Amino acid sequence: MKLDVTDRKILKLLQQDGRLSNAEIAEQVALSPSPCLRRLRRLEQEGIIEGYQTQLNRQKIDLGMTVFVQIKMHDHHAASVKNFEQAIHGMDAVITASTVSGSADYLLEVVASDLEDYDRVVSKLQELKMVREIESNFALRRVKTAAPLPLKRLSD
Amino acid sequence: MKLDVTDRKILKLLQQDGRLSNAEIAEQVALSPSPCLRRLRRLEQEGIIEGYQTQLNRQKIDLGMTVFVQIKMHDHHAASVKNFEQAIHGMDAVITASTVSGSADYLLEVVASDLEDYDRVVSKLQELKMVREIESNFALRRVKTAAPLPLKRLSD
DNA sequence: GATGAAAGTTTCGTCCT
DNA sequence: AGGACGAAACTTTCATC
Repeated sequence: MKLDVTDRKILKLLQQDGRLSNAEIAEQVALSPSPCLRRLRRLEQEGIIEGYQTQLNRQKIDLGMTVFVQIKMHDHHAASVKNFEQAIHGMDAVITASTVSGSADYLLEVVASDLEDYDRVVSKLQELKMVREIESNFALRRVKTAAPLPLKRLSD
Repeated sequence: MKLDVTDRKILKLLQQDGRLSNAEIAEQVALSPSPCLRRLRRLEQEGIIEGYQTQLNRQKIDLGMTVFVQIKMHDHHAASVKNFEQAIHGMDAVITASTVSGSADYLLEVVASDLEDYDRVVSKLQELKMVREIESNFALRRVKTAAPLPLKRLSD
């Protein structure tokens, strides 16, 4: 599915402010509200827009600690993978998780209030039998946070 | 600043859908629109809500490749740190960056269309004189993506 | 794609409890 | 604090060009 310059402008604006009204978007992309809304709905229906989210300040909701956790598994049998990923989905302190290339199998991003809180998360991970090794890398300072995805400027 | 149960309900709802209208939020937290809007504005003004964002499908905007990049620096002099972080801010393929504990100094999340595109990013990083070592870990599959932050259920 | 009209919502200030 | 009212703005659909 193709995105023209106007679509990309709309997406760029919405990444910066997900609550922009259609009227405001229309004005900024130099369209009248009707066609602008048609584009917006199309972007939503095609799944290009997956959803709208609210960014919270982690410090202020007492989740000031972010830890990147590398997990190595004992094996990669289907059952182990399934059980591990199920466990991950059930742990709400784990906010992102990916399988990765390299020496680790999974990279998780975990939030916690403090070390004690974090320790509880690690303990849960250690209890999982398919987990062989856990390495915790604490985020000391966030240099860049949730920057917008760069939309290519080319090709109409 | 204290968050009561209603505040947390509002934040939970808004994390799930950042475009909820005040009227909809009010209904779901069993408040009338007026006090609900007052709470929302307070959450925004106190900085607990940092902003509203739109989630895009990376595949569909041709950014299907995500790479976690660990960077080791030659030194940690103020000038090196400043220049490096400035460079990071200027690279829009780098969507998140943190300093981390452990053997690496920085952990970056980089998006790209494909390997060729990613290679351009790495080349730019390699050109930075304060960078000593770069390790790329490719995200093979995302198991959990941008899950909402877990708000404690306790303490009114 | 633009425009305009009309009905329904939403926001937000004000006033009341 | 929460709730109610009202004015202005916004959304959305529809018909039309």
